[in-house]
Order: sequence, then C-alpha cells, then structure tokens
Amino acid sequence: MLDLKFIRENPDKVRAGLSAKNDRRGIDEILRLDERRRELIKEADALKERRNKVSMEVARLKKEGKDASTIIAEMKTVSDRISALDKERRAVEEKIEELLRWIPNLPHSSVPVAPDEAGNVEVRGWGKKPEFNFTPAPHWELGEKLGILDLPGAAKISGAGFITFTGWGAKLERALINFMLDLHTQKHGYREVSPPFLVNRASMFGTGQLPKMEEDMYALKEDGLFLIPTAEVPLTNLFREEILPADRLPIYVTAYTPCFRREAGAAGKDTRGINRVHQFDKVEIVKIVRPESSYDELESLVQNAEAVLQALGLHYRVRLLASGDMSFASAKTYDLEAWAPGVEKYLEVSSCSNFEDFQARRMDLRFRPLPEARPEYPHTLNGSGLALPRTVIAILEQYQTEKGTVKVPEVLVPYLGTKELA
RNA sequence: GGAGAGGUGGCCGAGUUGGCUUAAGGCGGUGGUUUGCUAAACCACUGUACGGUCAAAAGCCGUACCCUGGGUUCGAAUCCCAGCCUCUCCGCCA
Repeated sequence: MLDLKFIRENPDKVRAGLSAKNDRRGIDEILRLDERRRELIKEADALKERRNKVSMEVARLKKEGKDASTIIAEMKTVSDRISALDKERRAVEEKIEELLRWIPNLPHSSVPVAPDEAGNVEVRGWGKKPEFNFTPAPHWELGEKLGILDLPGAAKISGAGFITFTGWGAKLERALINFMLDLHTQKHGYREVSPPFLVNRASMFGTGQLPKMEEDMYALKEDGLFLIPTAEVPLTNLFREEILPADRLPIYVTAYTPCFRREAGAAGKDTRGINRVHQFDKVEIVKIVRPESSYDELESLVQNAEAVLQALGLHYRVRLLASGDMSFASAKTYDLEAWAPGVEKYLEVSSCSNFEDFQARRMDLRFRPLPEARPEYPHTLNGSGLALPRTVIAILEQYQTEKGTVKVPEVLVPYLGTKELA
C-alpha cells in the first residue's frame, strides 16, 4: 500500500512509477476523494469539540438540579449533523481504501523501466553450461526411467499439474529441504519457522496477494481461509500489526512449506513435466529490516539464495526484472534461473524482492528506530531459497549421465545416502 | 460442535446502577532535584492514528481509540446487536 500523504504530496512521481508498472487505474479519483475526506474531518471535528464541551455543561446542570432540556435539544441537531458527516466520511474512506488496495508498489530508481520481460537485464552468471556428448534427456523421461517420479499417479489422485515423487525422488525432495534449511539457519543466520499452510484473508492482503491475485489462490470459502502460495505469507504476517522494539531488527526467518497455486490462465504454458504445478515445495527466506539498509539486505539475500545453487553446483544466471515484469508488491526483484539442458531453458528457481514499506504498511507492521522514537515502517524482503521442483529439474538434467543415471551433488550425498540415482 | 468465563494503556489492575474518569492506582520507562559515585527518596513526563497550524520539522490546537464492527443516547469503557480471540469443562479427533 502506498502512503496516502505521499500520493498527495508527490502525485507526479507516483504517476510515473505506476505507469512503469503498467498500472491503468491512476490516482486522480483518490486525490479527489482525499480532498473531500479532509473537508469532512475538519467540519466534524469542530462540531465534536463543541459537543464535548456542551456535554460537560449538561452534566454540570444536571448535577445542580437545573434544567438542561434547551441545550440538549440544540445538541440533538448538532449530533445529527455529526453522524451525517461521519457517515459520508466512512463511505469516502472506504472508497479510498478500495482504490488504494489496487495500486501497486512503485519501482526503485535502479530498476529498468520496460513494459515486460523483454526489458529484464542479465546481471551475472555462475558456472558453465554442462556439456554432453549425447542429447540430454528432459527430466520427465529421467524421472520415469529412474522410478522417482510418478506423474500418472499424481494425475489419478489429484489431476493435471500435480507431482508424486517416489522412492529416491521422494527422498531427494526431503534431502533438499533439509539441506537448504540447514544452510540458511547455520550459515546465513535465519531462524527456522514452521508455520500454518492455511492463512486468513488479512494475511493474504498483508503481503499483497489479495485483492489482485485472488483468482490464482486456492480458497476454503466455508472457513475464510486460503492455501498459501508461498511461505512469504505466513512468515511476514507473523509480525503483522506489531510495533517491534528498536533492538529487534533485522529479523531473518526461513521456512519450508508447500505452496499452492491455481495457475489460472496458465493452461498449456510450460506444463510438460514438473515445471509448472499446482502444489510444490519451497524453502523461503524473509527479512524485515531498517529502511536505510534494505537494498544492501536485498543483495545479501540474493547471495543467500545463490549459495544454494552454488553448493549444488548448478549453472544459473541472475536477472534484474524490468518494472513491468515485477510483481504487484515489489520495488525491485532479482530472479535466479537455473539451467535445464533437457528442456534447453533457464528456469526461475528463485525470485528475490525488496518490497520496501509496501507490505509493512498494508499489514500495519512498524518498528521503533530508537527505543523512545516514534514507530516507522520497516522494509520487508523475501526470496525463494529455493523452489524445489525446478531445482530437481536442474539437478536431474545437469547431472544426468549417458547411461540415464543421475549423479548426486556432493553436498546432498550425506542427506540422501547415495551418490547416484540409478 | 455444546456449556460457561473473560478481553481496559508497554505490563499489572480499578471502573460496567451511562455524565466532575480529558481511563483511578501501581509497576516499568524517560528527564530532573538531591548526591563524591551508586542506590533510595522526591518532582515532572509517558501511547497510536488522523485533521488543522507551519516552507518543513518541533511545538501547539483539535478529534478518535478501553478486542473488532454496527446501534441506542444530548452524552457510551459502561447499555443493545453481530463477529473475532483467549481460558475452563464436555463431546469429537491425529
């Protein structure tokens, strides 16, 4: 959520940022309603001041046994006017709120301005594309041959877009989760959390999934709950409506959760194999930090995610997203893309974003810069560290051998208990 | 799911026959006086949001906030309705 006062005082800056984010709604109506809102507050507050004073007068007269009916009758009309003003103000504020909910965050000045992914910029690469003296197989073929992936089984129990790992595949999943959590908690300073996978509407609003992405979310209507699309939602909302003491920041938390996405409108897009699915596992890293350090924190958060890929020995590249390709709530996003030679594509395994105070404002999360200082909004960041299925794809396809077996990355061997999937 | 109890400031805790309560009192915290230093004692201050004033900040003025949202009333922490949460007991259950 953008600050109403900021919009009022910097309308042109806001317009420029929104247009870079492909927003078509604009802020004109918000500015008009805000004007009206302030008029209403001014008039109502003046009348309330009068009413409060007269109320004390009524109490005094009654106590002295005198008659107060004249001023009571007079105050009746004042009160009626106040409730009319308050009613209109509530309506105006509700309308402003509703419009504000749909306004995306503004891009940071270092973000390339472009309408879509064609404007993304490659920042760096790591490792080299592995070379094969045979044609590398796609992961679904490897997975089926090795008996670690049962897509027909998944389709039978749930439908298209679901995964069932079996045998070593299932264990690989668990090994990756443990490896990633251990890395982030032991080497990068994150505190491990095991949160609920179902969250309420306020949480989904807080991190910015709602209202814009509602149709992409699985919902349990009867209970007013949503299946989380990412651990970002419970992890960040853990601090919703808090005023954190000065010494509490920075907060680094991580969690493994499954993630549920309807992928509405994505039918037929990259659907072969396990690249785009309705449920997948992910280890997420989240930071809540002081505003002045958030862009340094973003760089180190990206490095924390990259460390996973590097430890796994996977070739990848880092891309800075263009303004029009970023998510609703983000001010700056880096994507990490792992190479998948079997499908000959770079796959997004991590998306690392700084949301600045956009989420904090939506969820009323604040901190005190100094022990006695007034509260401010901290900056929130998160990144995947990493998304599992695509990491599995990269491992299977990058580590495959001519025999159709898959070597296990060194670092996973102790977790998995085998050096090769055969 | 059923029955009951309860939700008041950073914390504890009064106030619920509506009006000198602009939320008592205490604890904690901050500043000060005293002091060689510390402690004690004493004094003062104490939250959040919005609006106004100001170039801006501070300050000042005002309004709102006693779980949330409505309502009754000239006036609501206090009365009414709905919801959320916590605790206790029962039922169900991995």
